[in-house]
Amino acid sequence: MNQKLTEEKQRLILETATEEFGEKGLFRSSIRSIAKKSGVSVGVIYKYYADKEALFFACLDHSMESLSEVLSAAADEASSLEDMMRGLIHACIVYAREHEAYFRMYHSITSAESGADAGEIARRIESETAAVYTGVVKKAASKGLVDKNYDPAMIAFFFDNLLMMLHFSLSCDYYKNRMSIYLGDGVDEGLLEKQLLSFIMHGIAKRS
Amino acid sequence: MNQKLTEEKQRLILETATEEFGEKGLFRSSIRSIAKKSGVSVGVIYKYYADKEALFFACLDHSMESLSEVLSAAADEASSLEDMMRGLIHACIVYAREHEAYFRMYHSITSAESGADAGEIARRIESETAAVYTGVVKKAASKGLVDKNYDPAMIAFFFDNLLMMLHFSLSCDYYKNRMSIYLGDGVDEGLLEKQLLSFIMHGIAKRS
Amino acid sequence: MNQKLTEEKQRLILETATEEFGEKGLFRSSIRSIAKKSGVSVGVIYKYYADKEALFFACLDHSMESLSEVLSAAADEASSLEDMMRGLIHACIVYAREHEAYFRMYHSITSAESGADAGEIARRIESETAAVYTGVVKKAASKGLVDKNYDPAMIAFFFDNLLMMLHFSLSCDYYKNRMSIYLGDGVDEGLLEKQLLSFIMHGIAKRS
Amino acid sequence: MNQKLTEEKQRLILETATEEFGEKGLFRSSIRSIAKKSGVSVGVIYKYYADKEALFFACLDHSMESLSEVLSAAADEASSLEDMMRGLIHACIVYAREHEAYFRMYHSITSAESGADAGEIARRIESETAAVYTGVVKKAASKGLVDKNYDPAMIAFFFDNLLMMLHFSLSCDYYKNRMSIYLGDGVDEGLLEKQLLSFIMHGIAKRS
DNA sequence: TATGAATGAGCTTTCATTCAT
DNA sequence: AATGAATGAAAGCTCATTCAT
Repeated sequence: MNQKLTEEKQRLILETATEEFGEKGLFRSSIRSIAKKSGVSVGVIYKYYADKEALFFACLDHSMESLSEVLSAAADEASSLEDMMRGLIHACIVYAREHEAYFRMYHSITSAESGADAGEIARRIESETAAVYTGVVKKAASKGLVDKNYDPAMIAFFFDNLLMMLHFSLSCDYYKNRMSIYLGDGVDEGLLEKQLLSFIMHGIAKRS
Repeated sequence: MNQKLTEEKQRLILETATEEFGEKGLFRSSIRSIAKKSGVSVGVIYKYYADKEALFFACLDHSMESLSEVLSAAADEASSLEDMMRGLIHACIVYAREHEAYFRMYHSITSAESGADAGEIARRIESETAAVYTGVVKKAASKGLVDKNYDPAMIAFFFDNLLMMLHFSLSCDYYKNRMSIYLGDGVDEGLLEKQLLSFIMHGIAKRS
Repeated sequence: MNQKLTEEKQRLILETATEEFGEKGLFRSSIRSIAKKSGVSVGVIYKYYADKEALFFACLDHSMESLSEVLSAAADEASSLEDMMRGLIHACIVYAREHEAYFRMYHSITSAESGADAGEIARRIESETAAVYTGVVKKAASKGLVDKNYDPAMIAFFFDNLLMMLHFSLSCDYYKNRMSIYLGDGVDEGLLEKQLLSFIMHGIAKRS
Repeated sequence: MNQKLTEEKQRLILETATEEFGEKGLFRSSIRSIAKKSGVSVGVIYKYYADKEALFFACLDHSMESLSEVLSAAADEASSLEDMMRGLIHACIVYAREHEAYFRMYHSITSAESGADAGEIARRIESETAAVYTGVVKKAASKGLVDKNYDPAMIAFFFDNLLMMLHFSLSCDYYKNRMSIYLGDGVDEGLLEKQLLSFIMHGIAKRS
């Protein structure tokens, strides 16, 4: 029971911190404020996390894990390249409504502010995804669904780039505003989804 | 020691600051350190810039202006949508070699850390580009070069998204590493350029 | 080292700060120095006081409260104008031995250096005293003890002026030295008290 | 001609600085601001005055000299104690209208903010006045005009105290406000003068 | 074990003073 | 001789981290 409370509290801390980090970034966020918002003492945070950065990375891991699950589910269900892409784009749009902060953490870590080893982090976060995407593209290529002039890895890279920008455009203030400049306020997400998928599929497709 | 600050020196401060901001972000950067690296006193920075943030935004403006010129030149020379895109992609690749820091500033401002008004900044930076890209796509669409199911603004948005990711992938540590995961070290930039252009053009093109 | 701050310590901070402010004024005093002299960290001062000025005004309030009590006691015990004046003069002389610093704070606030709203401060500090003194003079006047050509408020004002200068002459370096110039070192305080009272009472008294 | 200009400029610097010091005190005043207001460069101030404090004391000397002249004139013209006092009170009231700043400098130096040797300053400023006042009171005492129970030096001291408070009440913000609390806004200076003189003369006078 | 007050390094910023021009 | 830009020490203040309770 006591243990249970602790686990819940841990999750609460993580969620609160993710929110704050996503909103203000690593430096403008403060441990005190996170503690207060979480209803715990500062000390207890230091019980679980060695320092502010450790908490930041724990939030990142937490976010990425959750994100990964959702994206994996979307990818796993898919029987074709197009299905996978549609699934990922859709999942991204749906997920963004609930968990802006997770996407924001993702953006946060791509910036230099934390001073962490970018290579290490990138490897931890991107390797799996990269392998999956590249694999699926390769498989599709072997079926002749991808123009043979393309390097499958590059196609996977372009696809992931577009997906990444979709993430940011749905969650981070700057990117949200930027999307509005292009598409106006109150973007039609259904249309966005459809046109993005179409753009990608045609970009990839074997030339007739 | 008490030398009057030459124009050279003023530029140096800006470059050094841009470098540091690009590397560490707004908060981990310190005026002291920028002053030391620039070989000037702390005070002189405050002579030219009201505070740390003002210096940050001056660096951003400086970067964006320089970047804008290069991209404008590439866009202006172009006689067709494909030419423009090729020009922009190429300019981006060439420019990244000289001015990583400028692209990094760009990424820096898209993060939440500065606390600045994201809407205001986005408008200042993205509006012009968005209008140009959308305009060119519309023109191409009117010539029947773009599939008529597309919203030209959306196509322009996708294109800019890919370009943005190219910027980051060529300059920011995290994105560099991420690109390596997909494409290996020592990316063949010529190939990247060619395939990216091809991907976009086929993505857009009118369905036969 | 990480001892919780006792009430004792809080008082010590206030006393030390009062001492330093009284000695050096607001600007030459430094939080660092006050912290060191109090044997506390800088941070703890900011825990209790929002900023340097807040500490300054807390010291002022503390001093004025203490001073007020003493003077009120002296005034309350009195059954006549003369008793009150004698009591106040005496209290002032006795109190100055223990609490020079409080009088110095008083003088400090009358100078322009703090930049605070002089009107507001004066009202906070002087209103009550002014009312009491004026009241007592009026009452004495109604008994025919004050020459009827006088405005009671003015008499109260003159009296308070003399009392104020007595405060300063007993506590502030400049005024101490000035008093020595007039009266030599080692002023006979008994005589001073007697002659000041006599001077005032005869100044006020009804002309025969 | 050039010399003349310099003298004028010197006076201008002194006046401007006196104004600023009187208004803000030593520390909140800035050499840069004084230079700008005087229309001279910072360097030229350091040509004439070793440092900020030297300028401050030059202003003080300038003020005190001017004040001294006025008061001496008032005292010299007088043929009796009462005449002298009336003259001094009147001069003070008249002078305050033109030269608030001089009186403010006077108050400024009595505070601890400069860190200068209070004894040295007090001696320089007060000795002469003290001697004159004490002398005049003694002379009056020898004519039997002063009650013989008084120490003439003490009477001179009380008188100077009242005069000093009059200075401050006519020029320094805090004291101005304080006087308003006692006497209301728009003090009748003629009445003030008359009642103060009466208060003093009766305070001193031989008991019948 | 959890607390949160205390710590103090380190930041941004100011401005008296210097000195090359 | 006059200028005013450059200097840099020193201040106020914050907040991640510690640790007595």
